[in-house]
Amino acid sequence: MVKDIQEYGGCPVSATLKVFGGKWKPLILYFISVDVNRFGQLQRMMPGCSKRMLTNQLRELEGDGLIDREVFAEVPPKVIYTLTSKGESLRPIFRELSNWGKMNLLHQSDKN
Amino acid sequence: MVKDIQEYGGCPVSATLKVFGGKWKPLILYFISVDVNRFGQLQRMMPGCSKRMLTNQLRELEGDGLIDREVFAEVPPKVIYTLTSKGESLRPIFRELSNWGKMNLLHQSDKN
DNA sequence: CAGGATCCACGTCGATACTG
DNA sequence: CAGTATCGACGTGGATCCTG
Repeated sequence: MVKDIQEYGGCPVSATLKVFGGKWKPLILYFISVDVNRFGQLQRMMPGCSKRMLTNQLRELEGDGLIDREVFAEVPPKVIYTLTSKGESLRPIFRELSNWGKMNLLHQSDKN
Repeated sequence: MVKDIQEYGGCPVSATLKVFGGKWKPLILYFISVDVNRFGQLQRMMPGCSKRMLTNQLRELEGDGLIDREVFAEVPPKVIYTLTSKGESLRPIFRELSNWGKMNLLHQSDKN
């Protein structure tokens, strides 16, 4: 979790990437944004992500204020994850990253 | 280095982040973009990055087509790194990431 | 259901020494 | 100057078992 932007040599790009980068956070944010918002659901969508990993990543996203965690006092337990407005504000960035990836990584079976 | 976008569950966002994310790549790309383009210079700008790391990251960036590596047959050896057009095309993304970071990470000394 | 706790295998990375 | 090679410490993360 990001506490101080100075941690990254004062580079706001690195700091931002730290907040939602990594192997799972983009996917988690995407799924939550389309209302796949329960722990078990998320786990099923990302079989390669262990429970431990998923928990950690969710905690970090929560700590960085990108998602909310709402606990319902029921049996069995129920937890709902939703994007905060800060999380929502990443959407344009995601869109650009996605476009760039499709343009530059998908359509290049000729290279290499 | 990224060879297949499918490696990331088909998520173009993750794939793109893989290409220029991490602790050093954004900084390296930034410095190269402002003509800090020699190995030794880069090293001096990022004292926390070991030679081994710097070499690896430069090779990956080169392999992913974001930078060019030009070798001059001189003594002492001289190598110049420059952004490719593909590397240049990341600029708008960088700008947005930077803005987001400044807005959401820098101006929040109140939060924890 | 949604995790927490523990253990340990694995990969990553820094430090050091060496080279064209 | 711009790297490469090797070694070993360290952290990350999977597997497994346990809990409210």
